[in-house]
Amino acid sequence: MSEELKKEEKSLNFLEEIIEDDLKNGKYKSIVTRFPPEPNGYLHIGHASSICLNFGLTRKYPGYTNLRFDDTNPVTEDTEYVDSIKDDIRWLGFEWKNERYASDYFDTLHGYAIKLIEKGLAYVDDITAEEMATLKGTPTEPGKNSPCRDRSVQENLDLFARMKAGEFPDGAMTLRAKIDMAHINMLMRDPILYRIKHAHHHRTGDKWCIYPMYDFAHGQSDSIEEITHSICTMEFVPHRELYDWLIEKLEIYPSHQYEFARRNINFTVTSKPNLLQLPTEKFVPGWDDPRMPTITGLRRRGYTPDSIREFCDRIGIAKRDNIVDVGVLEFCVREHLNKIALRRMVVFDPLKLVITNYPGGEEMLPSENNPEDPAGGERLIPFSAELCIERDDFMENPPKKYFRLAPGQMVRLKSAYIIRCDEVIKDEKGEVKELRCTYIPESKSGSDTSGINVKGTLHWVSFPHAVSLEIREYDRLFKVEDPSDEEGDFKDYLNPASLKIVSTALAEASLAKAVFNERYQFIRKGYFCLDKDTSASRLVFNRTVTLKDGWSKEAKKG
RNA sequence: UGACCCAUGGUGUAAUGGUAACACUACUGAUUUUGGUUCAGUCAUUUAUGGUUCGAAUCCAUAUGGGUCAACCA
Repeated sequence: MSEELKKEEKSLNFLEEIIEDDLKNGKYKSIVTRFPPEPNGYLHIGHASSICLNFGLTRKYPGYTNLRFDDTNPVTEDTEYVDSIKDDIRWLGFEWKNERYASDYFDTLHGYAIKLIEKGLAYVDDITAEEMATLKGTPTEPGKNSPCRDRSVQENLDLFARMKAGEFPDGAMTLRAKIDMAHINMLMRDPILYRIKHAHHHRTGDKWCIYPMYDFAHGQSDSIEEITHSICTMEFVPHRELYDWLIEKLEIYPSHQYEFARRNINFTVTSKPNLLQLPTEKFVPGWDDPRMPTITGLRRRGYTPDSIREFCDRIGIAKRDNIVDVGVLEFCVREHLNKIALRRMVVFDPLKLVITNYPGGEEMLPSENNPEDPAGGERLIPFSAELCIERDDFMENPPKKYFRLAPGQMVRLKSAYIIRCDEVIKDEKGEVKELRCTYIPESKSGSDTSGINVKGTLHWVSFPHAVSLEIREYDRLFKVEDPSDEEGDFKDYLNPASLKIVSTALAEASLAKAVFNERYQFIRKGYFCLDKDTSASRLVFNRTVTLKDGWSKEAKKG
């Protein structure tokens, strides 16, 4: 126990180390973090990492986390996204202290801009975007000053006021910080602070026609909220210099930025422009398609919040580039679902099986709901002479180590009897149509006195009692590990077999009463959940993940 | 041809100058009325070269490799 505790203490990530230091040496008594999404898309598994990090930190240490929407670009942002983001965070199991918007601070930010102008640290520029790009220089060549750089404070104040008043069209002018056009860091070459956009904002409406840029909104919002640890991804490392510069010149609360490497997962994409194309260009029906790496997609797929949190925890955070194997995510969801899923029997590709010596009628057989959970109870499953089993579970000429059904071979039917295959009936094309079997009456589950030992146990359903199901089997969305790293368009690498619809499935009767949010394990097949496309006349199930399959590996070996 | 960031098994993450470890994967075996689960075990790691030091994954230098930066995006 104490050793376990010690281990836990030891494996702090680099941010926890920084925070523990800050707390220990009295820099802060408590910490404040924030999760700062831009409301222009749905949250994905990469965001989950950031959410778990930011909220997790203030769960572990004294303090709290704000949710702040970085809504400084009205052209791309929308309330639809605000709602989905809040929903996803809550579903993941986190609650924010304050819900804030960068747009809440537009007035303050405007004041900050004026302060900078008055200090001679910002100016209004009216050169074109092209000219500005040219004057900016390149990473290896210094830039050149804009002709507008030396305007008087008074002139700048006047021009900025007229920008705000809407006197100029989009793109006509910008407010720029006056730093150093020869700076080695391109972001310090007089970055744009404000631009003109005559656009309707989802929260401020038409109040503004000038909007702050990210660099003039994010750090300032952090400061206003007195965020102690502003955590972002590595691509913002060069921004930190500007972040600090602005805070210093504005003489406001000194928030600090820390960076970690974004988590990448193989066989999917999470970059915003790429992800956006999938639903908008109809490669998938929507953001919540179960193949999408979005939180809402994973949720519909049947992933649990616990499994996603566990995943984020396991993969940790660091600063180096990484591609996490999607197998880890699958491991986490199997681990959780194994504990909570109700076991049910479903035959996907039915093969008729008749018990020739069954007396007729039916009987109800008990079967445990979850062998991992003794408190989970049992249900009754109807058994009759007319059954079906998985077509895959029978082979006329089985290889070695095949434990399933074959002519003359015996298997156990899960929670029922041991049967022997006596006869194979084929149609005119030679396809196996039906199996004739005899059952061993004294081999009944729970009271087996037959003394017979069989290697294989099959799932089955009673044909007259069966319920028909539609099953959607999902596979990885892309057929290559890193689609955006391949030649050409990433969409060329979509997996054409990412969705397979099984419409022949027959389930045990109890599944007619399946409910949303319940997790099921279809024995020997995988984990499934009811999909929202379910209607009164049609039960639709999503396959969350398959069971680990030792046999297919064995079979491949020959 | 610049600056910045990064470099530990196949993958992800630890080890904070003192025996390179944990998890996933893969592979063996045991158990099993799910070829699942569980349990036991095996394989496999410090980018390179110098330096500092009694001692280096850790500190320093150089090289190499990967990533980022020239949006009125965030």
